[in-house]
Amino acid sequence: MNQPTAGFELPILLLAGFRSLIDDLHAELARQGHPEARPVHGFALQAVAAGASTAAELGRAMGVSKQAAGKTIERLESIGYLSRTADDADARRRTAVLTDAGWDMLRRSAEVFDDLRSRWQRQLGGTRLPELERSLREVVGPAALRLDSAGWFGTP
Amino acid sequence: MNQPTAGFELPILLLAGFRSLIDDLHAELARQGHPEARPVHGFALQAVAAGASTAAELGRAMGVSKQAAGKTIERLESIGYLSRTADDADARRRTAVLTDAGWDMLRRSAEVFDDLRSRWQRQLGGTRLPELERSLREVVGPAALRLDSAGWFGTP
DNA sequence: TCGGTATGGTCAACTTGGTTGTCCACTTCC
DNA sequence: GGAAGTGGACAACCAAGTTGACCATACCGA
Repeated sequence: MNQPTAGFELPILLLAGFRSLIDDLHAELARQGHPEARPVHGFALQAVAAGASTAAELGRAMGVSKQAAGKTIERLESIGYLSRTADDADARRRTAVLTDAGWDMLRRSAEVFDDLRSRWQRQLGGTRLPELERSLREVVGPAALRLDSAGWFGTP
Repeated sequence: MNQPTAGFELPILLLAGFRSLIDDLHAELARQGHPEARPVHGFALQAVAAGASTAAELGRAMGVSKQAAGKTIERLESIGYLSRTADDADARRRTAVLTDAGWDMLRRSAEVFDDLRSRWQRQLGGTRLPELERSLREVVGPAALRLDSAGWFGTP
């Protein structure tokens, strides 16, 4: 019981926590009319909403190639979360904007995440959750809020 | 500053923490002679070492289909981390065992994770890291130590 | 003991998300 | 006005996942 915690537990706990949130989110989103939503879509949509409205910009924001970002945008367009229009000022650009369904998905995601956080808060009690968040913020640094961690599990 | 922490920060922080550990691990593994290692390989290898020595067993352990597990085993075999032999008692089975390189990779991974945990410990000070671990253990439940969270980012 | 069922492994076809490399159209800047 | 940079797209490929089908073997019960 008092043996030192093994280092390999830490990544497993972090992943398990992340995954539990994401799984619960998508189960709830499916229930609320977004069965097509995938984790990577939420991240990308968030980035587009935050201003990364072209494939090249989205690629930079998510740390992937512009081609990969272009594919993701295509996919989000085909699901109906994004639509693209020509740019008057720059004929090369095709500007992506969120559709109503896109905004709805993002708004519901935020609500569900708030609910899930409340559940953790209730479960842990006191100030343990804010302390957990503060510790994580401290070790991951200010780069944490970047969204460039979406789909990188297999490749370099 | 005192506004309530938004729920969507929590998954981002957890993912950022996980990713920072995994990125650092693989940078160090590459330096120590394992440039081919991928995150998913470590998980699979760990599962094989823990007794999931056939494709079907590995599939169950990692929560993927036996076909996917079979492909992973093939991949690990081609890199040189696993080798497969016939099973005397059951002619259907092809039992996978870790090669020396496989054990080396696993051992080094454990060491690097220990180092990384020490770095976090130093950075946070006091009992904040054990508290973080305890909180996570509490919210994710006993299922946490299962390895079935490897490569599920895009698909249902 | 034998026949039905369960299990392990593999093949094939497909999907998703990623990669490079190439190319063209358009902007920007000197 | 031309060189350099940027946005987008196409092609070919890779890794890991999925289902479905199939075969060989093992297990078990009437």
